[in-house]
Amino acid sequence: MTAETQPRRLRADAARNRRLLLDTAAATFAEYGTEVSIAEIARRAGLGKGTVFRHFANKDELIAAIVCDQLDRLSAAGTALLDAVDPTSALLEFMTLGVEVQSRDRSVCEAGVSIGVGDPGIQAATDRLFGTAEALTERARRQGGIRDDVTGQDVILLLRGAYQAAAPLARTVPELWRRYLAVIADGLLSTTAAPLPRPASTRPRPTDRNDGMPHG
Amino acid sequence: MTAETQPRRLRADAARNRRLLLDTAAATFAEYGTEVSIAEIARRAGLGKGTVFRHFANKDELIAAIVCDQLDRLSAAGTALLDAVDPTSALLEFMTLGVEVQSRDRSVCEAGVSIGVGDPGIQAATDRLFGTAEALTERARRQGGIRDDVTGQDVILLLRGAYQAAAPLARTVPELWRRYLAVIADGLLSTTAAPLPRPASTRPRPTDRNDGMPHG
DNA sequence: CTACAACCGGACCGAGCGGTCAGGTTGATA
DNA sequence: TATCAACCTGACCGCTCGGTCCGGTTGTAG
Repeated sequence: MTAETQPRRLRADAARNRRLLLDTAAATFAEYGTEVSIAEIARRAGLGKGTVFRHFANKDELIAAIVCDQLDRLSAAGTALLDAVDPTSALLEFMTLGVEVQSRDRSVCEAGVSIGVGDPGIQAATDRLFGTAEALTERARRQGGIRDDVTGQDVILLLRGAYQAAAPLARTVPELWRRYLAVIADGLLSTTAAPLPRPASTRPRPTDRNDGMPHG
Repeated sequence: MTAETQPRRLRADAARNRRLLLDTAAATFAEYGTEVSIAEIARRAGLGKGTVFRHFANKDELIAAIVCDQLDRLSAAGTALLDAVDPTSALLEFMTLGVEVQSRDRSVCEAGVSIGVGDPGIQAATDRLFGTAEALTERARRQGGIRDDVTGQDVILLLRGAYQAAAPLARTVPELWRRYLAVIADGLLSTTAAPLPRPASTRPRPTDRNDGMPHG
């Protein structure tokens, strides 16, 4: 996707190595997280360390390329779900996909930490994902399937929460997240319950003092 | 608590410095997480780096001392709540306290990652906390206030999830976790909902193949 | 007051990190 | 096939980290 943004066409071996690096780094980050050293990734790819920095200015750029790809895939899946017949179960399906992405790829979850402040590319991909989530949530809300004060942002953040709740035991109980996602889903579905605590709004209401958030 | 376990009495200045180090490290880890260097902590305490390693064999031991203290405080608060009149709201109160501990102290949350495999001291403190949570959950379960398949372990893990869901925006919306704790609480309260997905049991049922967990 | 063990400080060590660069290698072009 | 820019490599750099160690300092027991 972002591969062809190169100003000039790459030489055949260079293009091959770039792909190889992207794949190797993705697999390695997915398994061990983004703390793996560049040297280790180069070693696994059977290339020199310098080659990595020829293709990516620095480590963050490499991480961003991979994480953005994952986030955009999830966004795309979410967009496809906008056509589903049942909006509420589409939303649940989306959340399930979201947790699966994380449990398959540690780097995605780690990148989420930088939602507030981080790489601009990841920031943009996150915004896109928020948009998709909001659209899905909107549909479910209109249907009356979920509480009417849930936002797309809530959905994304809670989906991360479900994964991270189960993370400490992920090695021994790999699918524990399904349990916690079910709890959270139930919490979102219960339309009869009392309204959620205030700090909800994606854009700050003018009257409120501290509940607001940056971006819109 | 763990302070008097020393084999011999400390010299006055040594005891003072130990306290100072513990307090400084706790405050620093709380604010910046456990990645802060030992040198930085020593600097803040106005002591030499060597002094830190005189009192704690290595960095992990220092972290463990502080995190265990926090976990035990939470355990104690939970134990006190066992006497509350309403078991269900006592459980919710406990969960609120748990998230507050984390949002006040980043190191506690980070330590949770090592629930599966980590420092034996933290492991023990975690087990104690699980016990307290289980007792509180048991009462609420008996009362019928929450679903009957929720365990103490679920409560602890979900409480971490609530914090981590809100964490990315914690700087700009400090109390967002209340919102997500409310969602999770609703999910736990809904006694009418379908039973939670399987991987629940604290001890593996003999018939199940992979749902089990280590320890009991 | 003396003497000494306990204690303190910070220079020092080795390992590992992200990132650079000179020099050898190779794919495209004509 | 000859040429050369693009490419690859791994030694190297500067930095930070956890942890060690020894010479100087200080609390305290007798």
